[in-house]
Amino acid sequence: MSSPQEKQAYHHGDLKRSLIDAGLDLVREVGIEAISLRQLAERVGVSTPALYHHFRNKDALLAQLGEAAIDAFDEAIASAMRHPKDDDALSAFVLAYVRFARDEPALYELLFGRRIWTSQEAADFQRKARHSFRLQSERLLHLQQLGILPENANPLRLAQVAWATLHGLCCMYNDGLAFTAETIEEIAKHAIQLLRQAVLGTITTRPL
Amino acid sequence: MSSPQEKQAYHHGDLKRSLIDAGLDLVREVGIEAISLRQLAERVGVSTPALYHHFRNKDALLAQLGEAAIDAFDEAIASAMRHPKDDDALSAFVLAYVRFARDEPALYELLFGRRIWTSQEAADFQRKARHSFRLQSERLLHLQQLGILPENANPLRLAQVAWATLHGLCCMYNDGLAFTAETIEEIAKHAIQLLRQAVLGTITTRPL
DNA sequence: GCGGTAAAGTTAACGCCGTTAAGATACGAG
DNA sequence: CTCGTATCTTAACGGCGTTAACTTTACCGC
Repeated sequence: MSSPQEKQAYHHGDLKRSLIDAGLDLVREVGIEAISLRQLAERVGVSTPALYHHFRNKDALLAQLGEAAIDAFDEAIASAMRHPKDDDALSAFVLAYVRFARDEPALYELLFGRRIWTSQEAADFQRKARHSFRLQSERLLHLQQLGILPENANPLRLAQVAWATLHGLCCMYNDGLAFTAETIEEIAKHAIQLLRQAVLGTITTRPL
Repeated sequence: MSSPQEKQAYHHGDLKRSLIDAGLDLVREVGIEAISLRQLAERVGVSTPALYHHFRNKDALLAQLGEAAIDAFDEAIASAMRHPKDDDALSAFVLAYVRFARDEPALYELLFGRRIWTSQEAADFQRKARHSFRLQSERLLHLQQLGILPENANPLRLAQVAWATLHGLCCMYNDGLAFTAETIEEIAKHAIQLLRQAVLGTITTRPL
């Protein structure tokens, strides 16, 4: 009576998976601020309280969406660094980062916004995110072979400043505070150049 | 019968002023996400719809709070640069910026967050904010006497990158993404140093 | 002084929201 | 076949922003 393609009354097969998929779509459409469990339930074709059999509350659902967003982010970065256009790994990373933020503003805000980082339901997300960030930075440091860094250039501090610059750029653009879709890439490149000059400037004997 | 100190039934004297004052307090307490017109009305001792005689809607109220927040921000920066501790104007500015963001996270988020910069009710706020930012940056450029900048260092781009770095740092800290209250100042100083080295690194003939 | 008018306040209500309680239904192990 | 459990339902609560309709107050020209 209940073939998998039927209207599957009552039981939904894999509601949790459907909710996460539809939730990602919905977040992309209306943003993380405006998403509502009622809209999501209606879109999936289920009553609102049904969600509570799969997520403790709204924050727990957002945390799961966040984990999916990490995967999308990692894939965007990895894909860009797999075929770097100008064999410059750092530039490839920065451009991929900025483009992800610009092209997926809702996912970016979900990933890096206050809600998920102050949520008590997002412990798993936070672990996964920190793990991803660590891998990214280690790969960057390795690719850059920053062993040639001058002794007074703390590589941790360098990475923190660089990341803050990228994040600030993306936030300011996504939040409508400054910049345009075109200039943001240019500014990001400028920031890279500045950091490079800063690092080089501390080297006493300068390689040509 | 209605001395100004009486219970002044019905008419409130200067409700708009009271709402803005109480609104700033409330934003500081619960954050810009959680503030509600009903709480605010109750705190001031008035019915909720009364607010609509003074503000078109919630966004318009937030915009007015934002204008007050600009004043607080400007004053914090100006005060720090009036008596710079180590006669280093740039460091004084950066420290004042970071400390304002850290000590008044709600006002900072109101000032620089997406809500007010994508609001249609905040045209006046946005004008005022842009004016303030322009003054700040002009004063900084003047104090720094960046006329000695090398020709390839675009001062606009330099300011944009520096601001993005500051904003990224503050966002990441305030949103719980990274850093601690103590390290954020240290990282900010590190960022200044990096920018200085970058600028100096582009000068062919280096002053001792 | 006085009456009309507009501003400033009220209560009641609508349609959202997240969340919970209580009941109905379907599946799976014995 | 039956019973338990996981899943989904409807109904409801309190809170939100906002609007409508009404009442009270203040002010201003006569």
